[in-house]
Amino acid sequence: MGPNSCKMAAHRFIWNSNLNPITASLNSKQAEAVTAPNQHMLVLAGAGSGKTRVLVHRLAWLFEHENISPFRVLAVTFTNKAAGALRSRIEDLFHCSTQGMWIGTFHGIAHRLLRMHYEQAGLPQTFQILDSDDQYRQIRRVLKSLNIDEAQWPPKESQRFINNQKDQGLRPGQISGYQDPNKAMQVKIYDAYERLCAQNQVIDFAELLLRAYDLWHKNPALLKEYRQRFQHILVDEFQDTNTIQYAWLKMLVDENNVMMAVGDDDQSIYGWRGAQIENIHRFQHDFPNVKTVRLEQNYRSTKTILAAANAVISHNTDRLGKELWTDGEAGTPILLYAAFNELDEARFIVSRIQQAIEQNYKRDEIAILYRSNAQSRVLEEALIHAGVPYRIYGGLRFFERAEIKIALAYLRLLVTPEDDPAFERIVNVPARGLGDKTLDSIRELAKQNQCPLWQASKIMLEQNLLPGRAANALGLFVNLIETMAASVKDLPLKEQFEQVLQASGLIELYENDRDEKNEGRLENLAELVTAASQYAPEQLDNMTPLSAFLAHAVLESGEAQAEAYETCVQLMTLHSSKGLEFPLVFIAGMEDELFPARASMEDHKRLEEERRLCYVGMTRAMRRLVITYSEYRRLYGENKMHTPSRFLREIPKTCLEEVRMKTSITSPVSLQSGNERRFISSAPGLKSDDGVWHVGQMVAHDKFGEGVIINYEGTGPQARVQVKFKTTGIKWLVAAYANLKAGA
DNA sequence: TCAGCGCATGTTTTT
DNA sequence: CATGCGCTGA
Repeated sequence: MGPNSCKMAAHRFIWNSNLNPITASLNSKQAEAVTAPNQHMLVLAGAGSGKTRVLVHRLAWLFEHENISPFRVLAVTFTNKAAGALRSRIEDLFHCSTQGMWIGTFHGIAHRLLRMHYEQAGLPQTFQILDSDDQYRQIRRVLKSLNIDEAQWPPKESQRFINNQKDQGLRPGQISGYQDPNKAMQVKIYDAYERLCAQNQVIDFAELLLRAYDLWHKNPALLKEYRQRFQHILVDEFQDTNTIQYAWLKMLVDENNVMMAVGDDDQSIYGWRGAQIENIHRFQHDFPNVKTVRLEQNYRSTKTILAAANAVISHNTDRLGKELWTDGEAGTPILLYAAFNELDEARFIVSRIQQAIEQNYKRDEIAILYRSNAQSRVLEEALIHAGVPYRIYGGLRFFERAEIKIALAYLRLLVTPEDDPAFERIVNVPARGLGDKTLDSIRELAKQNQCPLWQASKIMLEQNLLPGRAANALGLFVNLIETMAASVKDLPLKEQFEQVLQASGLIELYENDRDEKNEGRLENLAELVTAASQYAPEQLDNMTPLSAFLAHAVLESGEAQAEAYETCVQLMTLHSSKGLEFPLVFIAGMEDELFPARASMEDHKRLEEERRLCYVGMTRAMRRLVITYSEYRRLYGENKMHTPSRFLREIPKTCLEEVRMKTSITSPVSLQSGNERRFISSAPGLKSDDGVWHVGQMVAHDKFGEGVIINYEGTGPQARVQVKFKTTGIKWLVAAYANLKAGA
C-alpha cells in the first residue's frame, strides 16, 4: 500500500453528503438494490447492467448510511480478478486501503479461515495447498501404491470423482452406492487419497472449501462469532456456486445478518464443474423474505445485439425471467458469414479486423471468441500471416511453469518436509543419483510405515537400508534441505529465494547449457525472486511470510500471459470472455457439434448451458458483432461437412446481415429451411479465363482427374487454386495454366 | 537419461 | 490431424 493508504476505520467512510455520489449515478433499479433495507436480496444482474457498480455502491451505502464497519462485511467472488476489481473500486471511491477487509474468493476466504483456526480445523500449522497438477500426481501415486492399473482406472476420472464428491460435501464414508463396483473403487481411491494427503499435510482446492465448512459445522462457538461479525454478506456470480459453497454461505447466515446474492441465471456456464444454477432458486426459498431486484438496463450493447441475444436466450426454459434493454442506438446488423472452410473463415475474420483497424478501432477493442481452444490455431496463423498482433487468453500461467513449480517445491519442502508432492518433484532435480530404484524403495518404506517420504528417507539413512552410493546421494539431499531450512529461516523473503535457488543447484542446472529454453527458465526464476521481493502479505494469519507466499502462488496464480506491451487483438474461448466487453466481437465456428459442442447436444440441460454460453458471447459485443460458420471444417483429422449452429436460427433475421467476400459469386444463402436444406456457400471466388472459380467447386483436370477447390491464393493471372483431387491428392495449381474444367 | 516411437485421445476452467 | 503421453532402447 502506498503512503496515502490509511488504516481502515469506519469514520473514514463518511461521505460528503452534499454530493451523495452513492445513488446519484445509478438508475432506479440499481439504486433500489443499493439502498435496500436490511433484508436478504437477490439481484439478477443481466450482462452489462452495472453489477460491479451495484456491489461497490452497496458497500458504500452500508458503510455510510447503515453505519456498518468495513470489517463486518464479507464479500465473496469466484476469481481473484473479480475480488481485485472490487477492492480497487472501493479504494478509488474511498481513497483508502481495503486491507483487512473480508473481500476475496471462496477459496481465498476459506484459506484465511483455515490458517486462523488451523487447530480447530484439524490441520497442521504449515499445511500446503495442492493445485490440480499436484493433485493429479498425488492421485497417480495413490493408484500406484494400491496396485491399480491406470489404464483401467484413469487418474483423471478419479480426480473428477474426488472433486465432485468434495464439491457436494461428501467424505468417503458418506458416499452410498457401494453395490456399483466402479463407484466402490473410486471411493476406495478417494479414501486412500485422503489419508495420504493428511499424512502429507497437504489439502487440495476442494478441500479448502469442505474444511472451511467443517470448521464452522464442528465448532458452533466459532460459527457464532462469525455470524455476529459479518452483518452483511455479498456474493458475486451466485449462479456459479456449488453445493458446498452454498451450504457454507447458508450456515453463516442466521436471523441477525443478511445476504445479498448477485448473479444471472442466464450466464451460468459452469454447470459442468459443479455450479448449481438451482442455488438461485434455492436461495429464494431457503432464506426468508428475499427481495428480488432485476437489473435489465444494459449499458454495453446496441439494440440490435441485445434483441438477438434476448431472442436466443428466450429459447431456454426455467429462466427466472429477464430481458435486457437499452436506451442506446440501434446499431448495425450482426454480420453473418458462411465460410467454405476454416481457412476461409480465418481469412475473412482477419480481413474484417484489418478493415476495422483502418476505421480506427484499436486492436485491443477487438476480440475473437470460439468454443474450443483447438480453433485458435488457424486464426492465429491467419493473424500472423497478416501481421496483426494478437494475444491468446489461457494457457500456462507463471506459477504453473515447470521451473517455477520446482523452485517452489524446494521452498515448500523447507516449510513442510512431509509434503510428498513437493518431495517427488525435486528429489532428483537437478539429477543427484536418486533414480527410480532408490525412490521406489523409499516409497515402499513410506507405504509400510504410513509415513511421508521425508521420514522414510531418514529411516532409510538411519538404518542403513540403502546401498552405499544411493545412501550417500539421499544423505546429501536430506542434508541439503535441512541446511537450507536452517540457514534461510530468518532471512527476508527475497534472500530466501535467492539462496535456495543457488544452493539447490537449480540455477547451475540451467546455466550449464544455456540454450534458449534454459535462458527463458533462468529469466522466469529471476522473475520469481522479484515476485518474492515485492510480495507484501495482507495479513499473515499464523503464517510466515514464506508460507504466505507459497499459498499466494497456488491460490492466485495470476494471468496466463504477461501483460501485453503492444495492443493486441484478443483471442479467447467463449467461457473466458465472461465478464469482458469489446467494441467489436467475432464469434467463430458457429456450427452444430462445435457450438453447441457435440457432447452437449443430446442432453437438454447441457444444450441450454451451451445456449447461455452463446448468450454470454453475444453480449460481450458493444458496437459490432460478427458471426461466422464454416461449411467444411477439419475436425479430428477429417474434413467434414458441418451444419450451421442451431442457435443461428434463433437469431431474428432482421438482426442479421449475411456477407460475402467482394470477389465472390453470389449464391442464395438461407437459414430458414430445415435440416434437409444444404447451405450454399457464398465463398470467395476468383476470375480465370474460363470464368469464375470458387472454393467448393467441383473441377476436372486432364492429368489429376476430378476434384474440389478447397483454397485459393492471389488474383488475376497469378491466382492459384488448391484442389483436392479424388484420387491424386491435394495440389496447388496456377489457375491460368491448369486448364481446369468445371466438374459435376 | 533422453530421444524417438506408437498409441489413444479429442469441450469449456478457476481455485 | 496433431498433440501428449507412456514406454522402450541405447
